[in-house]
Amino acid sequence: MGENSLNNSLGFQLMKTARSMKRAFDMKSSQYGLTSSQYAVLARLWEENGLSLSELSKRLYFDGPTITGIVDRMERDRLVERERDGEDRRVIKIYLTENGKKLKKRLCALGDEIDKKAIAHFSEDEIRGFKEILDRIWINIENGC
Amino acid sequence: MGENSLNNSLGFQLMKTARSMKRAFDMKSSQYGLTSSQYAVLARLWEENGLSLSELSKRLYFDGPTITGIVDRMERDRLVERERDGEDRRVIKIYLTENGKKLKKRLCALGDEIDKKAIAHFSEDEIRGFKEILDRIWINIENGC
DNA sequence: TGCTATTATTTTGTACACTAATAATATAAT
DNA sequence: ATTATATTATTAGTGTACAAAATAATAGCA
Repeated sequence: MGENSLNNSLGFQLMKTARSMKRAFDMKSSQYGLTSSQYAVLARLWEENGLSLSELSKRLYFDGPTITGIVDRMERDRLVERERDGEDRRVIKIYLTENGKKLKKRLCALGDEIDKKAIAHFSEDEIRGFKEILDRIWINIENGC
Repeated sequence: MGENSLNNSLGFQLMKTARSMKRAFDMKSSQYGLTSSQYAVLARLWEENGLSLSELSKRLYFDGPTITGIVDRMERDRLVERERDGEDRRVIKIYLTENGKKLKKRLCALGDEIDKKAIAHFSEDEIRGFKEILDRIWINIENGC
């Protein structure tokens, strides 16, 4: 619309900032040999070990092929293991290895560190309000107007 | 930190919502044969035709190799053309083709449509405040605390 | 002039992310 | 029970993104 359309575009601004945080996390997490997406999978499994691929997909909002690829690389790096379900042979459940379990403390600390840096000098109200709007935008896009 | 670490993680929430908007844009823009990233390049060139690759990179916050790849595909699809600069032969400037110019109206309208859907039922104050915080987060991450 | 440093772009290699198509299994309808 | 439908996971193909290294052109200096 205006002169500066791209810098006024919400989608562009959002992606720019999200990528910036992702990059910051990835730079630090590479010392542990994993990425922000792999961290997301680990974080879910720390809360509930043995989720299936489709459950991970639903809860992380990654699509099927993306999860397959991420878990492929995590299995290669001995962070998780695939195991076929006995009740429903279509389902593959993902379990943490000892290696994957051990990383919990350090990676949670890293996630907190990046988040804290992002919201430095913000009031509690600002943060709460921001997260709430973020969620409402997501709902608006996913569920139509 | 808490029980639900991932859903409280700002970085994760931000990426989830940004991806959602990007996906919404890409689904619609595919009918014109281009992606949200290619749209970003076009949008910049509509404002200032003949920017160099490094200028595009700086203004779009994409790194060098990313811009090279995007422009490669756009050149293949006859949306832009590369032309080496006469003054400094290291520099490559990017110019819109007639085809690339023609798409302006429809793609700007599409960008506006997605943005409007995202902020449906929001007050002006909410939107202004949200964009301001988004910008401050970016500054916090890029410039350190 | 010749050497060195800098800048611009590309190449290489890895990791997402999405669409479309496929294979295997499970469930429902007839 | 058999056919039709739905679900789960994978594969193939395209397009970002990023880091690190390579290449090319220019600029600055001894």
